[in-house]
Amino acid sequence: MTSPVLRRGLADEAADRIRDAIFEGHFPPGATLREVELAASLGVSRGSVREGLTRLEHEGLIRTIWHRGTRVVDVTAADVGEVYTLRAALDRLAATTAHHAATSQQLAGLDALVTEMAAAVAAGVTGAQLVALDMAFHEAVYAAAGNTRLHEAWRALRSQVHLFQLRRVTVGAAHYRDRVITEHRELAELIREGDQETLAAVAEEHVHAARRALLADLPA
Amino acid sequence: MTSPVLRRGLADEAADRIRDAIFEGHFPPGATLREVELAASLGVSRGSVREGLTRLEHEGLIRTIWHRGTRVVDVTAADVGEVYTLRAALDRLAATTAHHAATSQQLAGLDALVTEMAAAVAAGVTGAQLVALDMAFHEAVYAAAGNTRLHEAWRALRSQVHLFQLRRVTVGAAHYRDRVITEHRELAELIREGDQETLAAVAEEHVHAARRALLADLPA
DNA sequence: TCATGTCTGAATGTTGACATTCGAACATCA
DNA sequence: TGATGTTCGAATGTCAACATTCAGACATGA
Repeated sequence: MTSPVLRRGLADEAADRIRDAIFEGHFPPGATLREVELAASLGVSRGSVREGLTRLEHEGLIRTIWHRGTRVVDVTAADVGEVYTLRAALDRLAATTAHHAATSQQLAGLDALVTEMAAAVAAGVTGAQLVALDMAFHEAVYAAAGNTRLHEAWRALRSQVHLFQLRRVTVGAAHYRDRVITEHRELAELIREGDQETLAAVAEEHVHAARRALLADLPA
Repeated sequence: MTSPVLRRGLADEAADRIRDAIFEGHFPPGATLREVELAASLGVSRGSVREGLTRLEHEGLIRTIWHRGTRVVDVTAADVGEVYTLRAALDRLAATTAHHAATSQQLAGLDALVTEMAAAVAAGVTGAQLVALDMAFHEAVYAAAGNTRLHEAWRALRSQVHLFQLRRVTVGAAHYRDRVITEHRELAELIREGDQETLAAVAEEHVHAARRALLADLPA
């Protein structure tokens, strides 16, 4: 079983680079992204940058207005409410679907990620790295569910959630570190051998708790 | 209150024209869409067509592979399962959110659509027109919910659902006409003044019923 | 006969130049 | 002084030409 090669175009490459730059804070919320500037900096043509920006717009990371440029989205309380409300519904479906569909290999992968998370917290990694593990866990749940459309809907939210969690970890870091492990371990166990109802409720509640924690910190 | 003008680019225009052509059966499932051909037929450049095709791909109507062209998606039983499973979760959230957030004007709009549907069935309109009204109703529910991200997630499914419903109405037309009115009237009433639990259950069941009806007809 | 290698036509991927549109600053007039 | 019209720079929207990649046809060899 060799790797599928997976040739990608310059547009995807550009999208990845720009997304990383946003996560690293190089383009703070509200910053404008100029196509020519990005094209020069990335060494590709404006067409490719343009196509890459379209991806990011579908991920909800940036916002484009006709003939007025593109900007990094700003995080308002209303945005957090919208994103996490939808995410609760998606996570609920993903968890229950994964409960039925996940292979033992995928279940083991979830456990491995929880273990890795615990080790990371013990080693005192940065908040950004911890958030990356958090995101990787949920990505694995969606992959285990095996519903392409559901996974796609998650991708459209994923980057925004990532951005929000990054902000959360910079403010209420200690609280996040406390809960992140137990919450994910509980989820992994319920997906493996919980009953449908509790799993659905816990998956939803997990998200709502994250929303409340973030909203409590946001106005500051 | 004048119309918002809403300047759009050629890409959006192209996407709309191609989408309509697919719905009208001009490009049946599995057909290949050649960029040069479309550009010539629409009178725009390949770049705009290309950008328009990207929209349709995010709507799940077409599928693009690197250097291998784009094709209209084919409807398999697995696809129907995926789409309607996700849609059930989204509709559930949309209905309950709309229950809280809808203005009286929006509620009246829902009723008006149900009335229009009843008149349409009585007048014996074509199946395609009835499906269009069906879609318009659900679009109105999502609009009433007022969650941008939720609405966006629905848009990513909307065209696929439309395509599926079109196939459903061409096969089991009579059954569809019977149920479409009562089902939507029930939903509209529950959104206006039902309790949360029943509304959530009915909104989900409404979708699951559609899925079963479609799957029963599909293998034929 | 089958497997492998090469070639070719046709499609998409990429690019830089040109056209269009917008907002801000300035000028004009009641 | 305030509102309206005009100019202008800068950014995005659009286009047609060039480069790259693929699937299938054909030839070659064991």
